[in-house]
Amino acid sequence: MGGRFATRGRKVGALPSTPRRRAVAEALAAEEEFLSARRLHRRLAEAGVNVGLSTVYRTLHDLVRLGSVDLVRDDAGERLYRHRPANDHRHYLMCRHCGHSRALDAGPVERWADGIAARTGFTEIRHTVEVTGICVPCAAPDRRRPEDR
Amino acid sequence: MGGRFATRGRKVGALPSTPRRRAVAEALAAEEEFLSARRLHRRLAEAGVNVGLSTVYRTLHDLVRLGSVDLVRDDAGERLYRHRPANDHRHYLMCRHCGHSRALDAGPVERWADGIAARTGFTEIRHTVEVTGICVPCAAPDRRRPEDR
DNA sequence: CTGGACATGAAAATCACAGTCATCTAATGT
DNA sequence: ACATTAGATGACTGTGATTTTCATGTCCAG
Repeated sequence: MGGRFATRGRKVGALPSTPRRRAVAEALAAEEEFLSARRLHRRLAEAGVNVGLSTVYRTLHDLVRLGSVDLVRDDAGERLYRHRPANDHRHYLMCRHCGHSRALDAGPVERWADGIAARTGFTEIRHTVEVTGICVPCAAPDRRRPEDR
Repeated sequence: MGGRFATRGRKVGALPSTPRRRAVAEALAAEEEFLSARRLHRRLAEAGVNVGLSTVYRTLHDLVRLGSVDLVRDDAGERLYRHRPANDHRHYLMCRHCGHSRALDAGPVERWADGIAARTGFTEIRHTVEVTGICVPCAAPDRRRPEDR
């Protein structure tokens, strides 16, 4: 399956536009929260899209490299992916219980990070900031959101 | 091997002082850089200390929980450990090439993170900040430090 | 139609790390 | 001293996510 898609409008910095890759990218874009590759794969299967796990991983990997998807790790080190909205937020506050996330204004952090190169001589500075907590609904003893893992 | 060490001066927040655990802790403390559990295990073996990988993992796990060791993840998600010096710095700038690291003054980040709970309603806020780059020696085309992985 | 260039997915391989459990050790009671 | 015993140890096995392999399918150009 699949074919010589590379010649079909592949631009530098773009994903080879095959039906499955598009399906993966769209399924992720349709989600609000961070998803594991496995979970995304399940969603696709449930939606009737038959895609191999390998392809999901490959596509996510590419999407991250292209910068259109954000990658964080949960406590266990598992990778969670989320489509990056247009307004290029890069830092989120994520609930450790239900996975719900919201963007953070990371202005102070960005400014701090930007100054590091100048202060240390290091080059090609990259930074990741991960903030987690327990969201309000999950903190309530009742009405816990399902984890549907 | 090992014995009833628990009664031998175990205080709350201290590691059971067995020879092997001490060996692990000391081997890590002797290192400047972040090390993977595997690598630390190899160092110990090379030094003639025969410790099982399980014990290395267990000890590192405990040390992290006790707060005397810092834990970060490399690009591949592998856990890297480093003895935390007395002056309780929690954020480092690590070289992606050689692993060399230096502490950062993360004051601005800490203050920013501290305010998040109040601003969002989330509880039990935790944050990790990882900053990487290429250090000055590694940026020079010659004289690259060995990676010895 | 044919060949080349990928894409694909099932299965197998990796890999770090977490459990298991029989065994061993040293502190303690006698 | 010696038996007792809580707890440490490590070879081995389990686990679960991610990656690689490889045989096969598909599309496009010539």
